[in-house]
Amino acid sequence: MSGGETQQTILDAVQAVIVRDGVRGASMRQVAEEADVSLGLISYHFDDKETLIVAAFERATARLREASEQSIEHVDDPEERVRAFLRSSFGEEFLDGDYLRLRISLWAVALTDPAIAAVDASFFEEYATALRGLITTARPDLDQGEIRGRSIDAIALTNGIWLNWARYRNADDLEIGLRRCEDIILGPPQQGTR
Amino acid sequence: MSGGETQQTILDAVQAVIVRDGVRGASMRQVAEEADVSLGLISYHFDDKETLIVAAFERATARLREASEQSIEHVDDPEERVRAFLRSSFGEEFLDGDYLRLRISLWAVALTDPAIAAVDASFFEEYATALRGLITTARPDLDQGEIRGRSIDAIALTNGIWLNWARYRNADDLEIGLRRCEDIILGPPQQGTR
DNA sequence: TCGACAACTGAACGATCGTTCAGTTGTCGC
DNA sequence: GCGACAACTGAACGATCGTTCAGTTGTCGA
Repeated sequence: MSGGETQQTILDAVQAVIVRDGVRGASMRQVAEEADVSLGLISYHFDDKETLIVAAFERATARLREASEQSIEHVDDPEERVRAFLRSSFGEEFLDGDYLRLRISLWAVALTDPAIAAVDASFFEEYATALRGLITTARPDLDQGEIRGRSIDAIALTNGIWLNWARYRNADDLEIGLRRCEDIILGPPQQGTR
Repeated sequence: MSGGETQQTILDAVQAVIVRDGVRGASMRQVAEEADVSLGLISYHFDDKETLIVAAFERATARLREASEQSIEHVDDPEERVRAFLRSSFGEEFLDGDYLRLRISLWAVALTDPAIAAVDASFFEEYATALRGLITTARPDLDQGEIRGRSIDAIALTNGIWLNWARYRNADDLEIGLRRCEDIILGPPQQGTR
């Protein structure tokens, strides 16, 4: 097998083990067994465990980034672009494949591991910037402060919906939440109930 | 020292270590050093590591539960009760004290540990039930389906705001998010932008 | 055919893990 | 003063961890 293929096989195994047993249970031996390779081969392809875990989270994040980019490629209507962008994170690939367990693990590890925090933060910044751009086009009447607030709230709600899905997998709650997300972004100014 | 006091000292140490190094770094020896007790004493008071971690998360969750209950004790106005309840999770105790790092670790561990998932789930159910009750009183015109949707969305947004706070600690974003939460719960029906 | 080299193996290493347990300390009632 | 008992200590255990490395396999170009 070529080196590149083997690396992907190993990263697949890392993801599978993290999803099943968490980062705590992701030992080099577990990964080797899951990937059906020898223990030494992992160290041959990756400098150490830290590098391996970071690479796995980076690849998982890249998949999400690509899905977001592709989702708006052939959509012209500005509001539809916002909706497509939001919903791209909730495609079958990311809901069925235990992908969110991986992301929640990432959030937790990022708290103590600077390298993984960087992976998380760079994606967050990129996602937020893209969302602000889409909102600006869809709702040119809003000022930048309002747009920033809406994008932050939408991302927060998105993460919360992810969390609830990982817990309970309730499709109705998911759809209601996504509608709410669209309303936050595209709806009228806040009511100011206070 | 009495047994009860020592147990609390040990649980304090567990929390401190998890906040600093994550659940991965929370070894019995680390906890013992942090609590300034011997290694054996931890096993004397707690059956095993699993029991210890669960007890720490249970106590942390209990603190949040108590704060939520107390927040509405002396508030009469129905809408103000909703606001107080929502904001009780964002008191100084929970924002300053690295408390949220603990909760995010809990979310991750709950994915693979049934006992901790039970701690998380029971609090979630309790919180959601209380919130639905408060919404019902504040907005008796809404039907149960709408109330359920609003409470789920509010909890999701709350968790997302927590996550963002743990990452960036931006007070403006926090306040904007909380206002949005209040709007979701107390505002007019959704616009239905689609 | 054969050297060169990337890909791969698995035993072995020291470190650290959770748990156990014989032994020590301190504090009571009697 | 003295047994009883809860509280506490730390050395020791086997298991598992990440990492290393001498050795094997397979595949090419010369």
